[in-house]
Amino acid sequence: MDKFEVKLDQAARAAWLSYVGGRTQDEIAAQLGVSRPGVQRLLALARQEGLIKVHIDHPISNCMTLGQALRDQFDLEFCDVVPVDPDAEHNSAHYVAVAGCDRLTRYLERTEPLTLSLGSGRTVRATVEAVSRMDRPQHRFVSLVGNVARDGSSNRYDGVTALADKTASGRFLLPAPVVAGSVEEREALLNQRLFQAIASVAAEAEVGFIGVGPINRQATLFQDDFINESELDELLSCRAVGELLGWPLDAQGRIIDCSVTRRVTSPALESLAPQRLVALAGGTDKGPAILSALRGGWLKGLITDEAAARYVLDNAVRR
Amino acid sequence: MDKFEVKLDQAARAAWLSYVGGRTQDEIAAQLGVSRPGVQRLLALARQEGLIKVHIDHPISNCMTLGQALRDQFDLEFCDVVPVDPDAEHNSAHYVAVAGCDRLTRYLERTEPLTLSLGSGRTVRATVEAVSRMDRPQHRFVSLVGNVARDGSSNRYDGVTALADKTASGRFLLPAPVVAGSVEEREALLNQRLFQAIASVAAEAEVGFIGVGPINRQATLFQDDFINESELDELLSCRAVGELLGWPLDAQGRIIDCSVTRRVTSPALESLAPQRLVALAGGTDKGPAILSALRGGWLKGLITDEAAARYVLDNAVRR
DNA sequence: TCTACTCACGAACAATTGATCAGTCAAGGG
DNA sequence: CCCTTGACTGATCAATTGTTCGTGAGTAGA
Repeated sequence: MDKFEVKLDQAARAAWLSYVGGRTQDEIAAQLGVSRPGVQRLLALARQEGLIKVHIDHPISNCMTLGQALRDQFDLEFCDVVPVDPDAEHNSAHYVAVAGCDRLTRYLERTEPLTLSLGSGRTVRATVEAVSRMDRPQHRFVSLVGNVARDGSSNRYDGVTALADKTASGRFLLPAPVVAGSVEEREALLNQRLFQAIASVAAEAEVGFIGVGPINRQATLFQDDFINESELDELLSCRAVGELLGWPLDAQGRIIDCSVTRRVTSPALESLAPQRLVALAGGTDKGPAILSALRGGWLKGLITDEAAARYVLDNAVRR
Repeated sequence: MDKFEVKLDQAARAAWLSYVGGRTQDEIAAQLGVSRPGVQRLLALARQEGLIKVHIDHPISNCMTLGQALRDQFDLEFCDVVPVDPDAEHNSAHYVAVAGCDRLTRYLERTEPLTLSLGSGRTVRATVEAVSRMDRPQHRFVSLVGNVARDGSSNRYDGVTALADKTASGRFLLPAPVVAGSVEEREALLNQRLFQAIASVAAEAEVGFIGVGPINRQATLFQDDFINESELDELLSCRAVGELLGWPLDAQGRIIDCSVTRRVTSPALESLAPQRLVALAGGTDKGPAILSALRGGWLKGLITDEAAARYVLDNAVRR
């Protein structure tokens, strides 16, 4: 057996003794025949490898209430709200990711083949990272959004590859920029056989986990070099507040018609209506974008945090 | 809102910050506006109330191997083997219980109505204890084994009540001793309308979680005053090695015909064949009993620990 | 064979967590 | 109005956990 496997094995055993059995590291050390710092290292490894899954089994009423309100008001199938941690340096994406992982895992556990689409962004990526390894060769994952930046480099926040690696499933990546350089380039891309093949897989997906991007100076779309500064300025000037898969939305959730829109390569949002789109996004700064996406009625599920949930409810006058 | 609910709420929040967020108690204290020992108390409460569920996400290869072997050899649908902890004072029942809870929860999560039967014993009880509260009014739980001791007292290890309480489901308890005082008494019990009603619910169960009892001086059946000493002696003298629902089994898993057998009030094991019987039992001392139950082919699933699994595999010559 | 390098180990120390206990405050009763 | 009771609080200390760093074993290359 692989040396690393043996370590992991022992790490799992140590973790079991520590977390489930509640024994001290000294006891575990005696048990496994290693030194106490050895146990420490094993536990650190177990945590790092994501072997340890903690689940807090209580509907934190505040979050429950917020979730219920959002579900009712925006006609969602589900809405999970996680508690916020104001001074978390890694802006709470982790919390949303853990909750997202729960939902995602529920789909993955299915034995029938599943086609699942993924958006892009840090939150989606973090969610995928939190998923545990499992063997699901029957599933297929497909990206809903191009993962090539303007300079040709691939997106660091691609979730499809990571998820497919973890589950030994099929992967379908969209080899295109989110926003093409010109209308003609977009046309050319869309006519490629390969591109169409992937788009048709995407159309077959039952469910999609996507991010929600705010449109501002910190916009992921801009930071990650999918659009340039003048394009960002254009979006801002026509009052875009957020984007889904690259499609800019106004405050009411309508897709804005502007020069950028005509060059977006992602599948049309309308065409994704048959699938269950689940948005993963948290933080006050994403509030306006989330509200917009909800108002547009694009989402069937939402996983967010207290801060964003409160923003949305405070600013959503009942239509 | 209830004062206790508020506490629990805050406890859940503290637990979230601590376990999922990985923050220190000092940080959590600042966050929630309580003192550090206050956080300590909240976390203790959360643990005590079973709000925190830890799951080690790694097929500990050793256990995996044992489980696979048992599954293959005895034609089981599944077999979970948990690692053993030799110097755990509470004889490893807790470990088996956690694993059992996982399986049990999978059934409970179903939305369609489920009828589930339960055996008796410490392990079954501990498994039920580990289940988290959920609302499942559509389910029904029924006991497969009488829960009245010879002195008329009710069994401390009854799982049906505990599980029904946790899930707000229907409960059906068998108001009878496991072993009746005489053949006539048994006859009288079986003819009661109430008894028959419960037995018919039991017959409808899809799945049953039961314990496996060893037959020796430490036998639960004896310790808990379901049978008296002379009955125990009789069972020992006709080579009983274990019991399922009170039915004594020989080393080959056949039901032994003796005076005790003719007074057992539980449903006949044969009649339970349509349902999925899952045994929960661990520890070397239960090894012979588990082996017997497996040989008899009574089980569809087994949740046990390394020690028992190894005993069974070491002593089971391939038939 | 020697040397340089890597890697894992465990000693020692720092940080965090868990437990105890005396003091305080609020509610209820005389 | 004062006293009793009981629960909660936070100071303090002990236990446990996390981290750092020097050491030595093992290994590959000169």
